[in-house]
Amino acid sequence: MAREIAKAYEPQQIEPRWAEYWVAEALFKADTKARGPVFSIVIPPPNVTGSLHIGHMLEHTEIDILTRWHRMRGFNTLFLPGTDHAGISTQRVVVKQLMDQGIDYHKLGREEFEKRVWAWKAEAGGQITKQMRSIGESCDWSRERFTLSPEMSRVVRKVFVQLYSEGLIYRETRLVNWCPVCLTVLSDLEVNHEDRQGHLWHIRYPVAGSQEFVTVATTRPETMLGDTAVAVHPEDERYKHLAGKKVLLPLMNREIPIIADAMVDREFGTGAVKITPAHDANDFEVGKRHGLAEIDVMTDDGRMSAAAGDFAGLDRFEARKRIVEDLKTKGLLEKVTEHAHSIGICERSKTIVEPRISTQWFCKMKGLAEPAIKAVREYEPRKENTIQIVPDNRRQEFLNWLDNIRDWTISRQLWWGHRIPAWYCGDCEELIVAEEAPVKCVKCGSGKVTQDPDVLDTWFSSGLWPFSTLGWPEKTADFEKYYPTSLLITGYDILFFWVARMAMLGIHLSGKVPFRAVYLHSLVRTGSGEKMSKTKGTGLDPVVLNQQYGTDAMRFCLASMAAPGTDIVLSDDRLGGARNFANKIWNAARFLFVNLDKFEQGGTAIEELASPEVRALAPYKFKGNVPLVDAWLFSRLASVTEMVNEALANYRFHEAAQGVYQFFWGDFCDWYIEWVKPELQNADRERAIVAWKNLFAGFDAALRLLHPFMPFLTEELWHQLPQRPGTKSIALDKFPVAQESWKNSGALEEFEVLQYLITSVRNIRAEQKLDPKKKIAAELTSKEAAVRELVERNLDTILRVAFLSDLKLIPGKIGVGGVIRSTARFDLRIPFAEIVDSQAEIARSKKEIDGLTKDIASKEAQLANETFRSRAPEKIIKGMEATLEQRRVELRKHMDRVAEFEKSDRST
RNA sequence: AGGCUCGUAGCUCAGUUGGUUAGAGCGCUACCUUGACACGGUAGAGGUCUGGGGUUCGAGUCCCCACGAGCCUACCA
Repeated sequence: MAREIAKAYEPQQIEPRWAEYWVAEALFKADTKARGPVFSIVIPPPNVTGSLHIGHMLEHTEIDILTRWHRMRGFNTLFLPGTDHAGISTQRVVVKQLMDQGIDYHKLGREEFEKRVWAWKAEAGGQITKQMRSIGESCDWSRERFTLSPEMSRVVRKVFVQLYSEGLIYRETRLVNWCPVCLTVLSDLEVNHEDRQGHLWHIRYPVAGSQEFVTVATTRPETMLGDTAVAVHPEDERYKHLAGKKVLLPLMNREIPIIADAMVDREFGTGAVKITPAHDANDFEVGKRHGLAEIDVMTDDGRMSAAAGDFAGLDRFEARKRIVEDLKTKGLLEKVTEHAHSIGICERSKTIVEPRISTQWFCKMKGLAEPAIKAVREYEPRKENTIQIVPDNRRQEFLNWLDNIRDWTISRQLWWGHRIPAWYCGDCEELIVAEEAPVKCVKCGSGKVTQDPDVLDTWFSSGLWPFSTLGWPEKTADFEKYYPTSLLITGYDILFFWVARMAMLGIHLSGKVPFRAVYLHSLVRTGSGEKMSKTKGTGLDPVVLNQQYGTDAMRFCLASMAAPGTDIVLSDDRLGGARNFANKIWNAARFLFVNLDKFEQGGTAIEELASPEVRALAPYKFKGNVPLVDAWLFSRLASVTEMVNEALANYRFHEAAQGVYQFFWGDFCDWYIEWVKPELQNADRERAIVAWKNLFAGFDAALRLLHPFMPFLTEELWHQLPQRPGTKSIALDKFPVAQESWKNSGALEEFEVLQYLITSVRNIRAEQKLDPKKKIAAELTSKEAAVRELVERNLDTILRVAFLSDLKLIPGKIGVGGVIRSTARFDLRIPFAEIVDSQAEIARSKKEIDGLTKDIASKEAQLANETFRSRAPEKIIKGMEATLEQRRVELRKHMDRVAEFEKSDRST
């Protein structure tokens, strides 16, 4: 059969077919009863209404590479996909959509709003999973989960009730982070701190019954309306006489006490601090200590409240301006200075967060954190119930954070999310926390029970993800088989948000760590070093790039740059390089197919190649011996496979990718294919058949090696090669095994000599500007068997360059009158004295002599050093001595040549 | 304020416990359209590893300082 195959790889033509095939055939459905060690991984659920961004692309590529790699090595593999309801961000999206239609979501009411969100989820929710399918992620789609599904809700309610009954969840009134735009409380993690240039306003507070003023310094003058004291340090001589007196709060004309508290920093500002317990965390504490009133002067949307007197109704920033002006006119503004300070920003709305007094639900963290700290701190390979965190510096970050953890605000004033399973009795105010809605109050029997309007922080349900998705708390087959999961791959930006919480909740609830290892991948940044972001317009759209370069190229590119602990800056150049690599593989396959056809036409059956049993015996022998080049290739294959296994086991994706790249392009294409070309034409038919069988076997193995990185291309080509009947996918085929018997250091060394010899000839040709089409004669002295074979076979077409003709092996020393390359293992002479640029040759040799002299001198000095000899390991000394000897031989040859050249130059 | 990371070829980056002439991709130069591939081939140029000091027989690799870039955590008004 003649194979038709496009000249260039066109991923767009090929990818959709396989993406569909993988899903339709359910090839990646996990089977709890299947044999083999377990590899299970759950996806960090992306926002259900989101779409694939470049960060996902990296994350999913890494997950998929490791998943496919494990699967091919015979693991019982589960890759569980799913999505997150993403409370705040999803609600914000829908609220905005409604706003664009002129609809105020408040007016819609809770029930109708929730319907709208579900409708939006139905509409947009398929987007990201569809994209995941199209990029070929090898998930088990039959196990897809959603954090807000009824099943997940049941788990969430159960967990909430349990933690509440254990006293770990409680409700309290305290100062929290409030976003006036999202209209909800935020956890500390959802507040980002930014350094901004602000002002320090020095305001005079008149002391009651005196002409004196106390000047306070503040960055937030608008909060003064809620001041309930002024604090000074108890030992501050400047203010000692004022303690116990009162000041008249300007603009409000309210008398407030001057109190003494050690929290005041005498050095800062004026040494006197206004105390606003309702709007500042420190002041809140001081207020508690001194029994001060808490006056909330703002509303939930960031306006001044009725308690703000004349300023009521003003926006908080407008109020600030007006207050400053008023103070100025009243002569109470002493001065304004520049002041840099850190400001809390809502991670979603980017507005300034208000510290605000509010009653919320919290989760106690100290007790939960301890076992998680233990699990991470005590990590050792294979030690039960410990967690490995990679890279190592993140591990320390993780521990530091958990050591200083504070309680988690888990309630949110949103409508989209898991509603808190708490009910209040309208009559006796009893609080009822239960998995199912109570019909009546458990205390007074009143039927007037209403549910808490708040929902839970999104991260609460995602904190249960690794086990809730596997059927916990039931002891399902999935849970028993796949929990704890083997690995979690996610970004370090959600180390605390998500990883830490899963670790804590997982250990507490399931009794086991939720994952044995966490690999924190890099962030993909823009050229200027920023985190890529769609809102800033700095993001690259992976869907567009996949279309442009091919998904395999994209995957390969990301993998080859994904060095642990370093961020990735993606570029078109780099992507282009990966695309070229895909094309290279494609064209190597074309070469293979052409020859496959030729051999079929020649009457050779190719079916026997389809059997993996035969394949495992590769490389094939010719007259009882593996031909040198085949021995070399399979030796390289064994070490590359080993290297890839080692690299992937340690999350060193870049090493693995670069390793297969070098192997495929550098070894397989540049050397092996070129070498094999004349062999395929070998007059000895048997030799030719062995050559192409090994070519096939080598390519087939390379394809399987490449598959985890480039699934589409390899699947396509694999199907075009003879395969065992009934096998459905390369993804279910075997990953190459680094056969010890393939390793052949002798073949490696011999082949290296040949490579160097050939490179030398090409180099002479290039430097002497010899006509590439013209055959030239050459003489060679060498004791190497491979070199002799090369000469005997006279493979003058190797590497497309007709470089040798009448290559003669001569005994003894090679004369001058030509161009010579010398190494310790061979001398090569191309006797074309008349066209040789002897000056160039002399210059070249002199350069070599310089390098060699320096090197030899430094090695001699080293070796002469007694301390070195006594302290350096034997291996290093021996190696250095051997190299030194070689260098000396090379140096002598170069010096001889220069001398001879100069002599013959003078004589002509 | 504390902690962390980074500074290696023109560009983007690798470089695993310190060990023999520091690597890759892209770019660059010269030559080559040869029946897998110009998204290609061949040959080549190009870094002394930000600067300074130290430890060591030996440092890009460990320590200290400086300069530069970035990240995370943090209640100083």
